[in-house]
Amino acid sequence: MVDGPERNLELLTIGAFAARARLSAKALRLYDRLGLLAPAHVDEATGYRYYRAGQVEQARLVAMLRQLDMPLARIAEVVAAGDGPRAADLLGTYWADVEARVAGQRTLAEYLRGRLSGRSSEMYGKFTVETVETPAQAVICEKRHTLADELPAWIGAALGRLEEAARECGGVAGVPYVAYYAEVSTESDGPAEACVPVADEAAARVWAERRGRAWETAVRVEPARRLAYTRITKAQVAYPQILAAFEAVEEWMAAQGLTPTGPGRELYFADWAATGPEDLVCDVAFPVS
Amino acid sequence: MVDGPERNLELLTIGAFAARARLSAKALRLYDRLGLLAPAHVDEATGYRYYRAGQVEQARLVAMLRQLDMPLARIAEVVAAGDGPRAADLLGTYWADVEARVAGQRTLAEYLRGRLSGRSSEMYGKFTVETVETPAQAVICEKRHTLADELPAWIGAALGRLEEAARECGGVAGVPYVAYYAEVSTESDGPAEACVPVADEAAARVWAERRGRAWETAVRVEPARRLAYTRITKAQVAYPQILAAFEAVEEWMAAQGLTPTGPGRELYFADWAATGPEDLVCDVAFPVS
DNA sequence: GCTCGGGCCTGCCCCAGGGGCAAGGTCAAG
DNA sequence: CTTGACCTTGCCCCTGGGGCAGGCCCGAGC
Repeated sequence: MVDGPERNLELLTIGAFAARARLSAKALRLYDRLGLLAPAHVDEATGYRYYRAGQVEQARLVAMLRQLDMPLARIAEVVAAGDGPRAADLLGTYWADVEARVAGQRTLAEYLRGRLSGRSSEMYGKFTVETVETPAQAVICEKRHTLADELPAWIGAALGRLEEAARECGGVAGVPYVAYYAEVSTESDGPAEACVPVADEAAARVWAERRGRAWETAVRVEPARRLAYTRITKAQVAYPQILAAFEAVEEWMAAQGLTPTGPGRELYFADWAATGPEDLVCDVAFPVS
Repeated sequence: MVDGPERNLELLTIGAFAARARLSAKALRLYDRLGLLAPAHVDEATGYRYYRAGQVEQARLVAMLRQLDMPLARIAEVVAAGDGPRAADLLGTYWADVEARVAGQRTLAEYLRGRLSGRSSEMYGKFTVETVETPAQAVICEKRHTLADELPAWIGAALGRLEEAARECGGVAGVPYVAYYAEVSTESDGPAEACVPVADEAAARVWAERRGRAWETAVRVEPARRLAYTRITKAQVAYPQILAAFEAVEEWMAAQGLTPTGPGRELYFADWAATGPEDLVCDVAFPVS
């Protein structure tokens, strides 16, 4: 390019630069102050900012990242990483966070829209309810009273502890789940019980004996059951939108003339950490006769 | 419910109400000041706010709508609409706007991530390029110089005018398109030409004669061509992410040993107003020999 | 050299949607 | 009656700028 060297010498005033970069002069002053995009030269006497024409690319990158609502602090990190895979990773991480947040909001919006519009007809089609037979299985359990906003953290911790403990009870022999013996909401605190099926019942009883009552621990043999369930995504596993799934299963049971024979539950059949917001990770289920 | 009447008499202080509604007292004072959620009673002497227990439902609705990042002004509209289909519609409209915005940001994020990481390998897989034969057709056209940020408005207006005019030229006889005779970006302004195929060439020439030079109008018969194209969604039809589609087609042509025989173009084959952000609406194409 | 219009400078107030803190008034239990 | 928890208003803070005021500065024309 003939004008290559010229583009690096040609100095633009803030107004001309702003027009080329499609940014406001005010925004450029802010970015300067934050060290995000410094002018090539600042006249010490007058304070006038002068930008090189070659800086337009970088300014446009900033403008596009702002269009993604990325905070200026994170934009600074991306810009500092330069063009390359590191910058692309930072952007990818940021955008994945946005997608996860929006996925949760999306399910909440759907739930709320159904509730506001009088619900029954709307939410009936959104969930497919089926039944499945589950075999008898020994489970180790941990029970606690908790409110809905503490629940996710407790479920993660409790299932983590139980899966760890399952290793000395013959290993995890089924899908871990959480059962609700009473409503868990922001008002009512359950109790809820986290359970992990294990292969070796006798070892489980030894484990429970040793663990004592530090946590409310139990070992049981769950009988073979039929479960009515619907499968939901990670984004739908959030309060209160998960209530829509519970309600859908209850409605389906009522329509089929079935009665729940035990507490409702959530079965976590997928690896939580390895899944994205739109992946199916959980069955919301009731035991039926 | 036994406590029905009690719930309407029982008055809660702001702290107790905040705890039940899962909102901060500060937020409740703000909502009071904005007329969004007024306490049932305010002690005139002390200024203490007292809420009815039954107001918790409404407060939680507000909290959930805030979780969707809905502005308080729109929340006020939803709340004023009461529970019912009107409120559900307001929520649905709001959320559709959010989804459209996020869809645009998503394609921009993908485009940027590809560009930052050195692009070629990434974007190659994201677009499927094919060829199609198009017949010869008479077109009526309008040409203009415009920058990228004015382009969407002009395309809408120009295709609208031309489709209207096509009614007296035998009707729209093909897919309307916009061709770019030079780069259109925030720097360079084309020109771009909007074209609508019509059935009656003779009537088109009469129309053009009558229209004169108020707009840069043309009538042509486009020869039969082969087009290399890729199909994109409404969310991808936005600057600059649409550049990725153009680049993908150009790259594919180069890989096939094909040379463009005319300007690149966008074919809008769908009803713009009736489509959502993830619907396929446009082919990005180059004529090839 | 002078002037004039437009461009640029800093500094201040504004927006949403609150968080946090201070100074002071209130309420209820002991 | 005291004490501690709770409530009130008011002020400053955050982000990412928009808008305006008052004051310099720059280049072109005369």
